[in-house]
Amino acid sequence: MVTILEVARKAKVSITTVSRVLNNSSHKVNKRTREQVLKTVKELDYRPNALAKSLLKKCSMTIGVIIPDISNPYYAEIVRGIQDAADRAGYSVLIQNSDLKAERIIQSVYELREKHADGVIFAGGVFHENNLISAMKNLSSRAVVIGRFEGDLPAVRIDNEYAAFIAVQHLVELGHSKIAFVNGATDSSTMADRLQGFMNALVHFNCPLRKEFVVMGALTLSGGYAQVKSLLKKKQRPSAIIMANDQMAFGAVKAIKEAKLLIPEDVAVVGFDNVPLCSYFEPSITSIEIPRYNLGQAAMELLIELIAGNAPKEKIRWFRVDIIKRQSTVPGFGIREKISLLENDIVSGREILKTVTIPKPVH
Amino acid sequence: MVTILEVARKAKVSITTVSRVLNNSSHKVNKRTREQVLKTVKELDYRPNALAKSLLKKCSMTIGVIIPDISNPYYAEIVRGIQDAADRAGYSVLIQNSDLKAERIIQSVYELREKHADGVIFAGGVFHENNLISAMKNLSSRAVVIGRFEGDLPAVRIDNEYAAFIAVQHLVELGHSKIAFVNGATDSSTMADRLQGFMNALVHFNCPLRKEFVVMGALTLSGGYAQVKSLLKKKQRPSAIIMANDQMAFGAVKAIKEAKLLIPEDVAVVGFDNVPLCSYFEPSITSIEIPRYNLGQAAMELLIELIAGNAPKEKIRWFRVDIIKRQSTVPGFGIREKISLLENDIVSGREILKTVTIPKPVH
DNA sequence: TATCAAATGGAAAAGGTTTTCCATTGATGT
DNA sequence: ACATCAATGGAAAACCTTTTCCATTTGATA
Repeated sequence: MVTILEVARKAKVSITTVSRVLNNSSHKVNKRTREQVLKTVKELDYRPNALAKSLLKKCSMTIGVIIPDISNPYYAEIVRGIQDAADRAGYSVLIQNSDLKAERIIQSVYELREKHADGVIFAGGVFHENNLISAMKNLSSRAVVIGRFEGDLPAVRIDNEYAAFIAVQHLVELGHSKIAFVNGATDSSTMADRLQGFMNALVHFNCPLRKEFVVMGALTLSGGYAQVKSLLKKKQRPSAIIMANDQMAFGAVKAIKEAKLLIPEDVAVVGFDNVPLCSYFEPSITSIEIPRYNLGQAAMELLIELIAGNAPKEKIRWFRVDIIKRQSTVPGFGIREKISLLENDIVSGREILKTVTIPKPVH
Repeated sequence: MVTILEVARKAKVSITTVSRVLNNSSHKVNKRTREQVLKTVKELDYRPNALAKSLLKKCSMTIGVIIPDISNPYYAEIVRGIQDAADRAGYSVLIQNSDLKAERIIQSVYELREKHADGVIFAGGVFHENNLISAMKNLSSRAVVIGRFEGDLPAVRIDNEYAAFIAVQHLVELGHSKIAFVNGATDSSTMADRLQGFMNALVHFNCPLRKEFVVMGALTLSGGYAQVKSLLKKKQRPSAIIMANDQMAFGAVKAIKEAKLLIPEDVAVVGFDNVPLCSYFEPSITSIEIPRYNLGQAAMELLIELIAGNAPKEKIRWFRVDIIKRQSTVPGFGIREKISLLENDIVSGREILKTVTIPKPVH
């Protein structure tokens, strides 16, 4: 390992001078000397030891990301947004999969603390166990959450209540009133928010709220398949179903086809996430677009501000969600070759709500 | 930041003793003292500073992964395999996206060197530019490649020649002889190998090799769509098409449907990668399964051996590939609910070849 | 020649850990 | 009382960098 001392020796200068050149210190250094140092650095292919530097400067230029699973494309795209923003600012990214297990999250937090990560981004499923809170307490690094978190951490999020609301709105506009909702487990705040938005919308649009039309299932293809299968067996079957994510929506399509029903004429389907597959599926799936890449990017930018010591402008940064309408809800919908990409503008979810007016749910 | 010194003071012992307890040194330490230290560590929630430790021990327990793009599910699953193996051995993983740009790969190598990564895994598109070679030269850490690399780095790979061969074999067994191949750019070794295997198979099975049936396209949905569209316009149209990846295969399906042809009766389609979507698509897509997770896992395990100073048993570790047959090639293929997962056994690709006998290509 | 400014060097501290080498303490056994 | 041994402490080196504070050199200017 070539050190700064070797560079200094070879360039016949002191390590002080080498350091001055490499760190563009305000100290004057003769042009000829500077060039000589730079030449030697190149010859020796010297790179300063980041470990030593970090130890001294108390900042590692590394941040951690804790997500459920990188092989889930949903999170992979968030991560890509984080990484690109991190890259631009010179940060490296350490990724930890939690598989939604609390002890793995805690373990990760400790690991990041040991490695002196300058910051941490939590995404998708944060647990509020005491252990985690205490692990966080001594985490000197700054933290940002993507999604909802019952603490006072700055967050970047979408308005899930609103998202579910516009799903219903779209269906109502198409004439539906018998709308079912296959949700994920409501101990997830995301799912709880969506359920709230769904119910608010039913009330708002004067649709009947049938208990048996609100069910819970695993967020998987087979989870969606199974739930819809049993929904279709009921005496009163829904004319439209909202699925908590696209995987479930694909499963729903399968169940509906097997029941020899037409989509969207007999049963319309709405998914969540708008994964690329939605537009290539048959039928193409109407879905709520979630700006995953932008969420990641914004979270990282927020984190960088935090690390720099700047207070965030707003405690929560809201991202717009939109509904992408396709064959699974719109009869006669043409095959669209291009998905219109959402603009990357950021608005307050609350502002949107103002114009739409969601009434409080009736208990 | 609580240091070992503070722990020592609070526990009323020396830092030597604290260190002895924490690192299970061979030195004897009284049981009572040990417990006292452990208790204080817990109270203070002390964690040793990994930076200082790494600096001293000359190993950072961090490895780097250089891939084209984490948001590509193909690589995301490889990465997950790497991470799980890394986790088990106590390593953290730093992920760098190259977007297949040589300068970004080099940049990443330097970054990993600065951060003193103990090892690096390259996957998917390694460039052989002089810059990279020189950047690698002073990379003291060990390196492993997933795929082919024109250097002497240990590698974990699948036999792409064989993979293309069995694709043709499957089609020949179904009675096809007019087989086309829509490949990716052949400056990628993977694609070059597949082309070789395709041609070998044609010769082996006495199929005519038509120049116009071998084309190149972008590895995307639209790339596959465009190439197949023009293939179908030829006077002699193929009865089966092998696409270089599944994305392209989905595009192919679209083009074939638009030409009002039946799949697989008029045109059969084979993809590569066997992404989950293959089994949910309509028609479900016959595809070459590539054990992505296992490749990543094996690469990491190999890297760990290398870091430990052990020479790899074999220079290249071959993984088995298999063809998953579905509706896009097999007429009347039922809807299979469950995809039979490939067993995770590892055999030499060359051994497989022995039993199949691929003749040398005729030039 | 004396003076001044610019450029550079030397030495040291600080960051937190592990490990080594000896020294010391206290208790136990003879 | 003396020897022995286990347990522990103290001090220091090593890892490599950046930064600070002076001191020194060099070359130029008055």
